[in-house]
Order: sequence, then C-alpha cells, then structure tokens
Amino acid sequence: MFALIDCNNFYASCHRVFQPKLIHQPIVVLSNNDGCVISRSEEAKLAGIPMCAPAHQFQQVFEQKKIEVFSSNYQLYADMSNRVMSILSLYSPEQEIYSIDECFLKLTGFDHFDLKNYGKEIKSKIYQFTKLPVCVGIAPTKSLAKLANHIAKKFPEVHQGVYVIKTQEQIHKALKWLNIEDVWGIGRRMSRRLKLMDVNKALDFVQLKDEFIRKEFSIIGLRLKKDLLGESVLDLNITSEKKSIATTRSFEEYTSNFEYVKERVSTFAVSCAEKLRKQNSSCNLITVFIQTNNFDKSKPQYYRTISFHLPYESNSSITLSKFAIRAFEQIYKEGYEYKKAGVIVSGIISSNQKQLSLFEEENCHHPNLMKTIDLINKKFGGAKIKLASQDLNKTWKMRQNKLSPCYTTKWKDLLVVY
DNA sequence: TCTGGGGTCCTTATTCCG
DNA sequence: TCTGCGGAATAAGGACCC
Repeated sequence: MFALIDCNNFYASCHRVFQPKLIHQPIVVLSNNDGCVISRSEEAKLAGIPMCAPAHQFQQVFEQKKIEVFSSNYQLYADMSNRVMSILSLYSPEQEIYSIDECFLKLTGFDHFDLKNYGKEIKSKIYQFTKLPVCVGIAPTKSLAKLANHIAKKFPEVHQGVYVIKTQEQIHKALKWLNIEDVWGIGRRMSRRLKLMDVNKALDFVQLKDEFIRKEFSIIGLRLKKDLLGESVLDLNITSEKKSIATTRSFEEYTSNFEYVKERVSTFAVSCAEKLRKQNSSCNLITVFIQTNNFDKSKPQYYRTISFHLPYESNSSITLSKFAIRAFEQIYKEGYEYKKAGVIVSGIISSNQKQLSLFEEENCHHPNLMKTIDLINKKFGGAKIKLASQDLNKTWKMRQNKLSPCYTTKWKDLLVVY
C-alpha cells in the first residue's frame, strides 16, 4: 500500500500559519516576478480566481473581493516543507518526497493496521506541529493513492481529510467517479484526445484495450492503466539526487539585442555553476535555450535549444559560462524579439568521483578560485564577484511587491508576541 | 506596461558504426 | 568502394508533474 500526503493549498496555507486572522479569508500567492496566481485558498477558488490567472488582469477582482495577495516566499515554503517531510518520515521507512508539498510513503507490511486511523494520526500530528492542513490518501498503488487523496480533498466533511481505497469495489467506484482530466498523469493534451473518443471518466480509460492504449498513448498510458487497476507498476523514487539543474528566466523587456541575451545566458550559467558547487557536484552536459514571447502571436516566434558536451566535468562558473555562450552563439538568430532564456546542466556527478580526462583538463586553478569566490559572495551577500561576460551594473531584482516575512529563517523576521 | 520556474520521462529523428 | 540494415547513442522536442 501507498500513502500520499498532500498539503492543502500549500503556499497559501503557509502564509496563514503566521497570520491567523487570514483563516477563512481568500488568499492568493503569485509566481516569481508577481506574474500569475500559483496558489489559492479555498475561499479564493470560490471567488472565481482561476489557477495561473495573470495578476495584472485580476487586479480589480482582488480589490473588489478583498483577496489578500502575496508574492511567493520560497524560503518560507522550503522551511515549512522540511518540517512536514521530517514529521512524515517517522511514519514509514520508505519516503518519496514528490514535491515541495507532497510525499508518498510506502506502507509495506501495514496490512494489519487500521489504515484510516493511521492516516488520521499523520494528519493530526502535522497539524499539531506545523498548523498546516493536509489530506491523506491510501491505496494499493501510487496513482490510486493520488486518487484517494483527491477524494479526501473533495469531500472533507465526509472523510475528514483521509480516504483509503482497499477493495476492488472501492477502486471501481473511485474510477467511475474520477473525471479523465483529473487523472494523475493525464494532462490537457491527452484528456482532450480521450474526450473526443468519448472517454470521460477514469473508468472508461481503464476499459480501453492494452494494445490500443499502447499505440495511442505510449508506454506511459499503458503503465498508468495498470496502476489505476491496482497493479502497482509505479514504484517509489527515493533517490533525491537531481538529474538536472536549471536557471531560466523571463527578461524584463523584449529584446533583439545579441549582447543583452548573451549576458543573461552567461549569468544563468554562473547561477547553475553555483548551484552545482553548493551540492558538491559537477556536470558534463550543458543545454541552452532562447525563446520569443509565445503569448504574443502577432510577432514571429522562435524557440531553439542546443546541448553541448563538456570535454571534462565541471562546476566552474568560468567554464560553464564559456560553453553556454558558445552554445548560445550557435542558436541566436537576428530579427526576433527574445523574452526568455535558460541554462540547464545535466550529466550530474558528485565532485569526488570525477573522471579525469585524458586530453583536456580544466584549468587546475578553477576549483580554488571558485571556492574563494563562493566564500566572498557568501560573506558580502549582495555585492557579488562576477565574470567579465556578466553585466556589472545589473542587479536584477524580482518584482515582489507583496513579500511576506521569512518567519522561520531570518532572525529579524521572527514573530514578536506581546 | 504587466502571463513563473524547476523538474522528470519518453519519443522521434538523426547519426554513427559494424 | 558502395549499399543496406540494425543497434546504440544522442539531440531535440513534447508530454507530464508541482
């Protein structure tokens, strides 16, 4: 059996923990740069704020309906998430932290437990220690646990936030109820195609023939069908090691300027290098992409990505920046207004198991140089050491007009109780 | 004026090699 | 030297997730 524990409206709830007066108030949390809505309290959902609503289009609605708006505060969410996850780790030896606000627990050998009670205990313990509300779904497979969680969320009065799927009848009933677009693993595209075939519920989907699903929806669809029928084919993914690390950002303005985009790419590469060094690892593949604004259909669109193998594993800002720029120069095309770019590094290995290259070596001074740069940057915070390919004047600041305090991670932001 | 960012996995097309 | 084939490797792109 698997349990899926998912925090309710996680980001919005985090803000509520420290401002209890907001309980029962509508809250939304905005994406980076205050772009669009990425989390909503139940009240905000009822007020008709859709997910991903562009903030600038909903300004008036926010005011009219007295919706409390927050910029995203990832320090706060990360810290609250860590607390939740460490509590959850006490409830099973096998835990997969699936995202910042949800995790799977494998409940092998728990058959003689009263699972409903176990779920309730988990829920109340998390509330006791963090004041965050969660829902618990328990079922024989991961996708069914996800479904059970969905049911727990949808009918809070009936199930008190915990739902267990155990028998074939319960599986059947749940699949019959679940809309196809709400199945975990079926996104917008697949559900549209399925609906055209008159497949509207999860049950319709699992009744399709294996060969048909394999042909139309690939191995992914087939695996999903089996998992939904109770045959556990999706297993826990416990390794927390990342396979790629990315830094991608929209620009403050559209630009056709080669030098501008190049500077951004260089800076993103430096950021990836810093993230690699932070976790003591290196990469051997770097991918760069640039793109125009795909919301503006009136302008010509361009999107291109390119990957570059490094001749040696590296986490040096200088090296990664150099190769990122080289890659960028190959994909840049004149005459387009670029809006966004990104650098993704992969082929990640721990620095201490580095392969020595026969022919090409990184400049042997880089590791020490980077260590020193990291130290200085850490010590002096904002005033960073930069590469010559980066813009020295650029102190890019995310728009975060509604940023809340970091209640749990900064001394100066601690709550004061009078 | 103003529409996020960070991930995973799989498929497809292409290339290289024997 | 040319051709065809299949497998392996890989880049790019697309689907999905939060």
